Parts: sequence; C-alpha cells; structure tokens
Amino acid sequence: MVELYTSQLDTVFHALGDATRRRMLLELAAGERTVGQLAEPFAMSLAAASKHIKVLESAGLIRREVRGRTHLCRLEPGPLATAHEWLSFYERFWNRRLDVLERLLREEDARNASDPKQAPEGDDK
Amino acid sequence: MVELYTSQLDTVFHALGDATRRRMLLELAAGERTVGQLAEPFAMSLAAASKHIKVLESAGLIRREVRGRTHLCRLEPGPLATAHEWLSFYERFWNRRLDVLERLLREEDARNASDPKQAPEGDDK
DNA sequence: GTATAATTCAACCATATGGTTGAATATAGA
DNA sequence: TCTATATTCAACCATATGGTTGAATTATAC
Repeated sequence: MVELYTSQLDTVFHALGDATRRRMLLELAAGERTVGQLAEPFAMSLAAASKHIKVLESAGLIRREVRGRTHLCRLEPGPLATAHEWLSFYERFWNRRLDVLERLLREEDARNASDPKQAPEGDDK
Repeated sequence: MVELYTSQLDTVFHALGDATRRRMLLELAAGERTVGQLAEPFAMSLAAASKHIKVLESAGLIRREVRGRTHLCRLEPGPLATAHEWLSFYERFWNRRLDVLERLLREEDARNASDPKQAPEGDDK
C-alpha cells in the first residue's frame, strides 16, 4: 500500500501546498462554482486563478464541465481521501506516544491515590 | 479554524509533495534515524538528502538532536495531525454524497419491497 | 596532532512555479 | 451580425526547487 500512488500523491500534495488552491477547494466543498466565481475572492488576474484551477484539475482534485462559455468546477473527493489515508500513517506513531503518556499518567495516579511510596506496577523499561 | 495555520499548511503540504521526503517520514515513523541513515536508500548525494531533511525540519515535521558528529532525527507528529485534520474537511462533502446515495438506495428498496407504485417519502428537493 | 567520519555550506545549473499583460477563442445576447 | 462575457493561451519575468560538486566544519579515534 505504501507509495503505490506515488505520482498522484506528489501532485495532490503539491496542489494542497498553496493557500489559494486550498481556499478554492473549501469553496468547492460548498458546491459547484464557475472559474470566475472561484477566482473572484483573490487579488490576482483571472489567468493566474485559471492556472491554479488547472493545477487542481490535473491533480484530479476537481472536475470541470464546460457549459456553454462557462466552466463549472466540482470537487472530486477521491484524491483527497487518498492523501488523508496516507497521512494516517502518523497515527500509529502518535498513538504509541499517547499510550506511553497514558501509562505514565496512570502510574502517577496510582502513586498519589494509594500511598506515598513508589507504585509497584511501574515497568519503566 | 479554517485557514488559521495558513503558512504552516503551506510548508507542511509542500514538504509532503515529494516522494523522497515522504519515504523519509515513513522511515522515521519506525524510529529515530541519523542523517546518513535517512539518506542511504536514495540515489542522490548526501548534500541533496540533507536539503530534503532541512525542508522536513523547517516544516516542523521532524526534530533534530545533534549527538556528537551525528544528527539524530525524529518524527514530530503535530504538523502531520494538523494536515490530516485540514484534509478532513472533504469528509463533509464525501459523507453528504454517501448520505444522498444511501437515501436513494433506501427509496429504491422501499419502492421494490412494498408495492410497485412510487414511494411516498421521496423528498427529492 | 593527524586522519577519518558525519554533515553542512557555497556556488552553480536546469527546470518549475506563480505571477503579469495582451491577444485569442468561443459562446450568449441584442 | 455585432458586441459583450467567460475563459484560455502565449510570452515573459522573478524566484523557488531539486540536484550536482568540491570545500569547510566538527567530532571521534588512533
């Protein structure tokens, strides 16, 4: 499973590495938008916004439907889910730390609650 | 909450947008590694790998402890969790789609099970 | 103290990125 | 058909990125 989607993760994470594009994605999560609507909040040329949209599109994060002279964009959640899943790997590490923390707290509790001597169950390997 | 960590997300997602750096992170999830150990699997100069490590470091994804002449690196899961959380926004969208799908399937079931007429509870607004 | 090992620094290079502007394309509307 | 709207294209620019090589730094080992 690890590093199977390599180039897709490259393009997806790269696309996410820009605040403009992240804002666009959030906007699209609320519903479909035209290129002009997506560009409107930003202080940049339409051509620049158009490039951002193309980055999102070629990362597979959005789909575009040409409707007459306007282009309707909609979010494509698949690649986001892929990135999300990849990122989950850290939870193994994170949870391991939380487990350690939890054990330490439990030991602390036991020490305070029962008696002032050392808690016997402390296997501090 | 949205776009509060802006510049951190920029650097974190940028750091993740490279397969070399993602491999390094996975390696570090298994335990701490020196710069040399991190660089070893890659067909690139040590200086290049060192740059990658610095990118991970300035994104806050790893911490470095200088131990004598070797530098020990360890994973810092906080920023990964932040990125993971940001990515969760899409689940709202995703779940909405699943909800719609589920509702449609339920309606379909109801139609087939009870009688061949239109199911009355179909509020297809 | 000198050699060796681990790592960074500095200079350099090719290519990518994110922005601009002005022209081009294509559709909609009068 | 003429005009306005929505969007892209092309050329250009400054800066960032990812890589190289060779020298510098720093700590260990003998």
